[in-house]
Amino acid sequence: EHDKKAKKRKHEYEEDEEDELLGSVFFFSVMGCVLLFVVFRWEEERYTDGSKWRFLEHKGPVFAPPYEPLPDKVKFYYDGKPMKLSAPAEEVTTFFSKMLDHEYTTKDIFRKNFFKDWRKEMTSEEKSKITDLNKCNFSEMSEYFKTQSEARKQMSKEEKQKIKEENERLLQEYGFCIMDNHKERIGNFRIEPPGLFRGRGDHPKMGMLKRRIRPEDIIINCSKDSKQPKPPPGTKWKEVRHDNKVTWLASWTENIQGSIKYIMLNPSSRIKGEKDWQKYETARRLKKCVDRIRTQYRDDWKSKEMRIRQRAVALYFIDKLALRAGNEKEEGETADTVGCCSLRVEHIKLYPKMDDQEYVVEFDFLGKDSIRYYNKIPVEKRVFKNLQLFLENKQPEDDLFDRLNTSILNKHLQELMDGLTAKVFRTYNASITLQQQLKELTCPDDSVPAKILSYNRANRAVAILCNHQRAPPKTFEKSMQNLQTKIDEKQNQLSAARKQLKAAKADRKASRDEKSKKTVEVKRKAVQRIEEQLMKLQVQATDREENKQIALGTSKLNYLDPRISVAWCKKFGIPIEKIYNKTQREKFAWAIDMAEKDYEF
DNA sequence: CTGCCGACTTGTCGATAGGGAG
DNA sequence: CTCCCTATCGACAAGTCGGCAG
Repeated sequence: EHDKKAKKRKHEYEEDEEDELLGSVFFFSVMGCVLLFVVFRWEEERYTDGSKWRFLEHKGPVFAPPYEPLPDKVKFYYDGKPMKLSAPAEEVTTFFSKMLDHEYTTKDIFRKNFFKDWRKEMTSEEKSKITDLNKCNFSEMSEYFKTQSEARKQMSKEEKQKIKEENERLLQEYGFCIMDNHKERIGNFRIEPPGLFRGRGDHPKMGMLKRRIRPEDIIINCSKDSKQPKPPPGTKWKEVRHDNKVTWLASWTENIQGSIKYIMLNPSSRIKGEKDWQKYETARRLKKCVDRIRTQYRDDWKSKEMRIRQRAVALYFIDKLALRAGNEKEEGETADTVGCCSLRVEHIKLYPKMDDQEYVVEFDFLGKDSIRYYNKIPVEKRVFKNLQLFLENKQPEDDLFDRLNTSILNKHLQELMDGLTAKVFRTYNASITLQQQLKELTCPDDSVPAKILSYNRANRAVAILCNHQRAPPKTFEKSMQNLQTKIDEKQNQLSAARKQLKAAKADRKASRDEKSKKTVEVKRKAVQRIEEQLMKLQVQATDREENKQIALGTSKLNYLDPRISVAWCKKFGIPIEKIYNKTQREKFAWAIDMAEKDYEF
């Protein structure tokens, strides 16, 4: 009954945006029996007026511990002479000295930004004395921190246990909130401590001081009828508001980019889970009309209007290559990275012929997080001709799509399908690829580890599509070697076990007694077990090798409809724990509950 | 239309907990 | 039980996208 109910509700969710309201527990009386229905959270009411909750209560954020001045024996030297710094100036030097081992502290921009911000924290006296970063010697401080972290590692079990308990206490007190009728885990209830901003890639602001956040910087969001969080003694919140049109519990403005940071709920929460579900439903709606959209953009390649041609070619890239939309960015504020709409002439090369292929486009640019996207793909002639046209009379630093931006593109997409935006294509193509690859790669007769290898390969296909690369782990070669050693050992074990089996068989032939018969059985089992272990190790080695430069996590967490994986597990009898770890199972609880083995994305 | 803001998702990476081998 | 190693998790950065004012 419950399944039926769940399916019905699923149906309603997918087909009908106007949903009736339900409570969390139902009582039905059938033939004198009282039946109780527990309704899962993701099947509960959703608000239709844009509000996200009715009741919200929490304890506010946890602040970074205050600065502890260095012991007097640890000295900072300027121009070879020891110098005692004021606490604010000293704190900033500790950030720098902790980073001394990193290459980026040698970079000009980093040093320049750091020095500029450091000087702002100095007293006027310090300011007039300290004028050259190169004359600063932080090595004693650096040594001190290294010793400290060594000491932390050497702490006794009891001390470590104490710290753990304290963390647990903090988690219990501040890590949860009540939203509507549920206790929910908060994602990041700790305020980021001050430090030096690093940024990714070639960031113009690297080295700047990320300042300490105080209660006076924090806006609290909770419901009027809740017990409001108390600021630390002697302080005040910047503001307490009661805005139930948003999901965050607290926010503050960060000083590097001037952007707002939020405290929000954990992915396991109702509010995040529902949104996630919705995202995949939008992608599934795209599945239904993607053919039509593809026909249309191919048609648009022939348009009389330049802007339409550009739009159509960009959309083709977004669809075929799973590129990101590519918003414009303020120059000099962030690293120079691009997405589809912000591609520049210098980022592509056209080859009318390359090897045995025609109309090849070579992409080479830095995308999100300054991860390089490099790809050579043959495109259709019409796309190629259009690209040549777009490139005419342009400089390398000019925009490839000068008549297009993400806002124009998304407005167009919105007209093609309700809720359609550029990023939906990434979700759609990722999920459909997983489903199709799983179909292709899974052999029903394979062992469980072999099936999991197939799953990872399907996952890998998606990660490659989305360009989720990673730097090979520093210990990669070594751990590969270790694994190989293990495999070799297993192989030796196996041949030894086989020899023993053979001997046992011979013995049985000779003596024909019960005992020798038993020995044969035991030895046979041993061989079998070792064979299995060997196979497992070999599969593991293959998997790891293929995964060297590819990160599976991001696509698994953000792009793959979890119901595909759940259905696959059910279909092939794979325990879900083999695919999703604990955190992931919590995040995807909605999918685990609702997907059957015949689920189709 | 443009720039900016606000909210929310997506992304990488390093620290570390805890599981398994010896 | 200890040590080693890796999977996991949190930190925090960097995207997307919609809305609004001028």
